[in-house]
Amino acid sequence: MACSGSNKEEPKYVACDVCRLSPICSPVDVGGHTYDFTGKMVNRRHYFKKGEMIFKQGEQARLIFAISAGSLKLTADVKGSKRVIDFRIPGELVDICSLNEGVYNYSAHALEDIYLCEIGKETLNDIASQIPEVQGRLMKVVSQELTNIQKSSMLLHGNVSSEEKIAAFILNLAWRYLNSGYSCTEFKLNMTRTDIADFLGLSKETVIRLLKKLQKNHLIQIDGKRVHIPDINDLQQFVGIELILPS
Amino acid sequence: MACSGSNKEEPKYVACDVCRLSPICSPVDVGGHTYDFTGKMVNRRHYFKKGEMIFKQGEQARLIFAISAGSLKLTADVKGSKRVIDFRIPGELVDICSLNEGVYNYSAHALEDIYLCEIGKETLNDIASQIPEVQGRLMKVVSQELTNIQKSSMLLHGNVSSEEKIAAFILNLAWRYLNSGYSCTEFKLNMTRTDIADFLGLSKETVIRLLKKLQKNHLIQIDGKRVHIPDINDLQQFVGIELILPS
DNA sequence: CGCGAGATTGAGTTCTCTCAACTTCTGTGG
DNA sequence: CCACAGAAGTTGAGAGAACTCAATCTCGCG
Repeated sequence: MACSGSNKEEPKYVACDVCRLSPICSPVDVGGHTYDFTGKMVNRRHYFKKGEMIFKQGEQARLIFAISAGSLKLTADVKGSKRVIDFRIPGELVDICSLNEGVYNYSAHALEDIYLCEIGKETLNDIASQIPEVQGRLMKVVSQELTNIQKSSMLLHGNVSSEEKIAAFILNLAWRYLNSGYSCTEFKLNMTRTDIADFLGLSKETVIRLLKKLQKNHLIQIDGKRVHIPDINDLQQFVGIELILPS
Repeated sequence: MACSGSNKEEPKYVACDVCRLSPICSPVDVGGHTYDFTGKMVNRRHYFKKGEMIFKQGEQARLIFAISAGSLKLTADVKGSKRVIDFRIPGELVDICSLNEGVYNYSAHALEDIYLCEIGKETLNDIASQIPEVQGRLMKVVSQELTNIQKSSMLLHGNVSSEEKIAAFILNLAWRYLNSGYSCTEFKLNMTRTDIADFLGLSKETVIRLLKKLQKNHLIQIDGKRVHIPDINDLQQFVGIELILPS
């Protein structure tokens, strides 16, 4: 319900039950006894300062992350500079795909002060391989993640006009905020316009101008970093893909 | 090694051991006995004619597919017409992400005569939930798929110029052919130029002109549907991301 | 208060799209 | 085996979209 992104004063942690990793952090029934492996696996709410690097492309990937509060961006080295690969918001996972990879394929930087839950890959894999119930839950988590990535890339990929690209980007964020229990019509763009431009393969000037055009066409309202979507169905119709269904 | 795509006469099936699903199709050890569930789950090498629809967006998703021979395209309805979402080549999986979804999120059409292995989702899930070893293998499959999708989208997303987009598209195919045991420097583009254009969000004329430009710059050689990559490292350098490592 | 990063605006250039004509390829029926 | 029709591919010209560069503005922070 709460539509706040995060103020510096009060890091509103996302509730554990909207976190994509919650199945892993819940107690497990084994032969009539209930075990909670969370303590063994998870280092909860580790703090990173705005701008700080969380991990670096090429580093040994020992940890998976879940965002408890704040947001971050993922970047990869391309032709000597950094390209923005994606963003992550509270409740989402970072690098779950590294489960079977040795190194991080990209770097992660905090877009604001953030709190992350860190999960040791090795421990997680160990426990999963011993407790089928955990294995099954992990399966659900990874599988869900696969679905989400596929939906996102369906939305973001293949748009012809830049205006549609940007609209799709906003709509994708809306959908993801909804999935994390926030408002999908009112949220904050924590990244810079340059980050958005870089992510979408546009120039920052184009991003600025087209955000303004979308506003002129009443598809969004923009005030600095805050976005308001007057009618999410109008926006979905403009993009042509409906992820957010009328409830 | 074989670089052939597929001629109509001789449908060269991909070897099972390069299929992404092979862990599922291999016998399992349970309490000292070896079981092979393949027969229960998999309907092998089901034939579809060129142009035929394999499944339709919105349909109940009961099956997962692995391509044994041939290639296909995935499309989704966007604003009244069909947008090309992705392509699949031999050895690859189709819609593994529907494991936890009720309906197909896109349609699939054969780009040429193809043979598919069909796996019943329900049976697979049943067996996986009963046999931890199968669950673990399924986990590996899904996890690998997640990594692949992420790498692909890293490559394809965020390119500024259309020339880079097309180069990235070719490079992505090269990488995938390599993963399926084919040559990565010599393969066939089974889709039409219009399909490529639609997939990349470009016009077909631009695709044609830029393919020609890439050829003029000696990054690729194109002859109708056949592609040859003289130096894969040059192409990777042009795109700026190196998926294919020197062996 | 002043600095620097980020955001915005304008002008001119370049790239990509659209439209239309034309060629080539492919598959089908006679 | 040839003729034909339709689909796919190619090319050129003009219009429109997006980029680059440069100047200016705004805001947060020390």
